[in-house]
Parts: sequence; C-alpha cells; structure tokens
Amino acid sequence: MEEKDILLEEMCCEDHHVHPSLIEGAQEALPQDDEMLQVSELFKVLGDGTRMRILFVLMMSEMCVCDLSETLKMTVSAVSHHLRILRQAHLVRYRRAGKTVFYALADDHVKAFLSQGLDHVRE
Amino acid sequence: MEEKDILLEEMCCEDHHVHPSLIEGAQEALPQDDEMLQVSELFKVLGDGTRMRILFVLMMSEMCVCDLSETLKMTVSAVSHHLRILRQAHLVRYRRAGKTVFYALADDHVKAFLSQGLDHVRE
DNA sequence: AATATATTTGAACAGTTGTTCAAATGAACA
DNA sequence: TGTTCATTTGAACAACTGTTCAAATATATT
Repeated sequence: MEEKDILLEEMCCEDHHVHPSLIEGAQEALPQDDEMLQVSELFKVLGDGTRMRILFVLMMSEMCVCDLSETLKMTVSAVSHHLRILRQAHLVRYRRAGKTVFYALADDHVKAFLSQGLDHVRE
Repeated sequence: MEEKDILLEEMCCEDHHVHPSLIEGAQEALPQDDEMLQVSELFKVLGDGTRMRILFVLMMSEMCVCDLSETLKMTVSAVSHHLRILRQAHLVRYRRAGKTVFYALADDHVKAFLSQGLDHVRE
C-alpha cells in the first residue's frame, strides 16, 4: 500500500498528466459502461424524495393509489406518475382489484436496499 | 394476508377515498420525513452516470484527479465538480500529496453499496 | 347504455442539474 | 518572488425532472 502510493506520487501527474498503466488497468477491469449507467439509473429512481417516501410507506403495507396520495398529502396524479417510474425500475409490483390498484414493494431485496440506505444516513 | 387484502378492498377507496387507520398507522411508524429525504439525497448523488463511473474506478484503485479525467475522457473541471458532490455525501475521501490530490472510496460500506446495485441490475 | 369512481396519461411550466469556460487557489520549485 | 502545474470554483447555458391540470382509460353499478 505504501509502496504503491509512493509509486503513484512519482508518476502522477507530470508527463502528459497521465499514469497510463493504471488507467488502462482500470479501464479493462471496469464493468461495461452501459452496465454502470444502468446502476446509476436505478439509483436515480431512488434519488427522489417523493419516491423514497412512497417506498417507505409500501415497506409497511401494500396500499392503493388514493391512500398513498392521502398518506403523502399529494395529488393522485403526482403519485401515479411516480409509481410508473418505480414500476419501470421493477422496484414495485401492483395488482388490480376492481377499480382499485394496489402497489407493493417488488421484493425483499428492495427492502434491504432501502434499509441499507437508511443505515448509511444514520451512520 | 388474504384477510387483510379483503379488508383493504372493502374499505378502499369509497368514503372520502381514504382508509384512515391504515394511513395513520403508516404515518406514525414511518421514519421521519427529513430522514427519508436524506436517504433520497444519498441515492440522488449515486444516480448520475459520471459519478457512478468515478466510483467504480475508485473501487479498483485510489486515483488523482487528472488520471480520473483521462480514464473517463472528461474535463478535469467536470470531474472535480462531481468529486465535490461525492465528498459532501461522504462517499469518497481524499488526501493531498504536493500538488496532487488523491481520491478513494470513503469505506468498504460504499463498495458494498455499489456491488449491491450492480447485482440488482444484473439480476 | 349511462354514470360514477380509481387510476393513468400527455402537455406545459418552473425548478434543478451537468457541463463548459474562464478565472482563482494551493503547493512546489527556480 | 515569480512561475508552473494540479485542482477548485463561479457563472452561464442547455438539458432534464417533478408537479399540475385537463383529458383519457378502466372497472363496476344502475
């Protein structure tokens, strides 16, 4: 670790501001660009206050759109727009019962993800 | 589970479109609003393609700003702007060595978070 | 069929975010 | 001190995102 740091400091950043072997190494061992983009898209969906609140509510119980709307003090329309985004990211699932549509978290994996986020914030 | 669903379907959403006890229950058991917002802020920082690529590169090795810039084929300035955001979210740490600043992931917790995101995408 | 309710959708607007460019630090060295 | 290199910062602009409102769809009821 110490050795590597010293090496880095010698080579970076004079001479074209690059440390070529390190860069090439990182580039080939890295996940594909589109795969990293997909991950960031997933996080982007989670990176909205309203959607986060929807997910935390669904963590406690399945719920229909109008109850979600009441719980969050938001327009049914706004909630529905967000639910579409959550659906497309496979973070929630839904079932229809007559006129009503019930939403729930897609699986326990999502639950774990949210809990981990909460832990990180609470430190 | 079945019982609860039937109950839900009976009570939702006629009469003021609400199912009061469920809503109140959810509201009191929910994390604080500002805590959920903090979690979404964390995810928002991760929800950008460039920042995600920076983090995956740092997952392999500590690196200075100019090498990051070369690796990602981006302006040094753009990279630096993103590093500031990552720093503020405590996702990366940095150390100065002369004129050069080296960035690294803040801790293994961040690494685990990213891996989990990658797993979710790869399914 | 016609009506009522729950949800979804599309368009539009305001607010936010990422990138670029130019200028400003910070650190080493002549 | 003056110069050079690595990095940071601020302002400006284009692109994107969340919310609202109005209209459309889906289902049940009469």
